[in-house]
Amino acid sequence: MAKTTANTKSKLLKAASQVVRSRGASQLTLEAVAKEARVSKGGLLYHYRSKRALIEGMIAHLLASFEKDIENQTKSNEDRSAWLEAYVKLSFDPHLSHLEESAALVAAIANDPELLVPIQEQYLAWQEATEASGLDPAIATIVRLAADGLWFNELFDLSPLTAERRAEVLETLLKIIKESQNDRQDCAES
Amino acid sequence: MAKTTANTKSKLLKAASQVVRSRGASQLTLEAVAKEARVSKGGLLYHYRSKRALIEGMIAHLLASFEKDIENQTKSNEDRSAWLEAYVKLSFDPHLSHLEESAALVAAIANDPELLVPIQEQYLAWQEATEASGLDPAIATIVRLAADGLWFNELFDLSPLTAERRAEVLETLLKIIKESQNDRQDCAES
DNA sequence: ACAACTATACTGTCTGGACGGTATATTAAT
DNA sequence: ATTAATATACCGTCCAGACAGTATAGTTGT
Repeated sequence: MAKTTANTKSKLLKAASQVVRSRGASQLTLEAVAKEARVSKGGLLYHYRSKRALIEGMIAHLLASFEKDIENQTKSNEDRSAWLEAYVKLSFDPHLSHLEESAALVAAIANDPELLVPIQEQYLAWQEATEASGLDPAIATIVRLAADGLWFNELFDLSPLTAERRAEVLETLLKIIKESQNDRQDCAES
Repeated sequence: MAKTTANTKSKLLKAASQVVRSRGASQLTLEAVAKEARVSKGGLLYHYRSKRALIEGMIAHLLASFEKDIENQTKSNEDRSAWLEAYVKLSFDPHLSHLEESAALVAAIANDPELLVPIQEQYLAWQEATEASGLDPAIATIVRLAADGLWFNELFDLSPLTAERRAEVLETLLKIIKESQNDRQDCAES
């Protein structure tokens, strides 16, 4: 029961993301999702009582899995900058950057901006973590924003970076994190 | 004649952006736009033969006005880094960052990702300009991505930055442009 | 000067289809 | 037997686009 329910719900969320990614947010219809998940429309509506509830589920899943991956990355690293490093790495990793789940963001934008509220709240926590990284806050913020910039660029297929440049950028961001941290630890100067 | 046509088209584009911004992309309907522009639906369809054509018009307008502002900013500055500096400044300037016209992007995402193609093409040119800035290409790209990150954050109301931090970040980005340029001009080292 | 004609810039109405959501069956699990 | 899960049929609404018609301005012929 609880298990099959969770399985079905997860299957539905995956199907919803798939529909958004392959056909665009405007094609995110209950029928399309149900068909993709090989479930009837009634079945979908049993688990998610409305389209809005479905998208809320997508958003919650996106945030939860992102947080989980951040935690996995940071627990083996005691540096204060570990969080920022993990954030950057996740944003750049094609397997972990949650581009699949990120369809949730697109669905929310397309359907009702209010659905973004949980993400807005999460960003507050992320910025706090960024500023607690031990780096100069402006530098730390620039690093976070650059990671976001890449993530959004790739989410909308805008990124014109070659694979080489992309790798260089990642490397440079990680170097900035390491070096800026040392600056502040060794010299305690600006 | 031609003048009133241009006026009406411009009025319609403005109305369309307004609808997206105030009611969300899902409420971008021909009727809503027509009403906002105080024109009949038939009148709208006279100027833009389909909803798709309307959004294409919005995108073209966004790109054109962004390019125009970049040009205005750069023509009084001969540095190779002028383009990147202008890009950063435009992204941060609430008056010039085209957050109004940027509704076009939201509309495209919500309706049909194919509508983003002109923007994808523009990004190629922007990345070329970024790499021609005289800075280390990875640093220059990070600067551009950070500007993008802020722009997207604010477009979706995600940005958790205080006004002070925001100002610091802008200042730091401009400083990076100036300093990195000097590094390469003075020392001709990495 | 002026009628005949054409092009431009609209308005208001209508329709076919899609979609969200409901109501109601049907089947499976315990 | 009862609850959980899934399926089918259907309703009402909304919306893109078509269409027919109107008003006004410009053009041409005489």
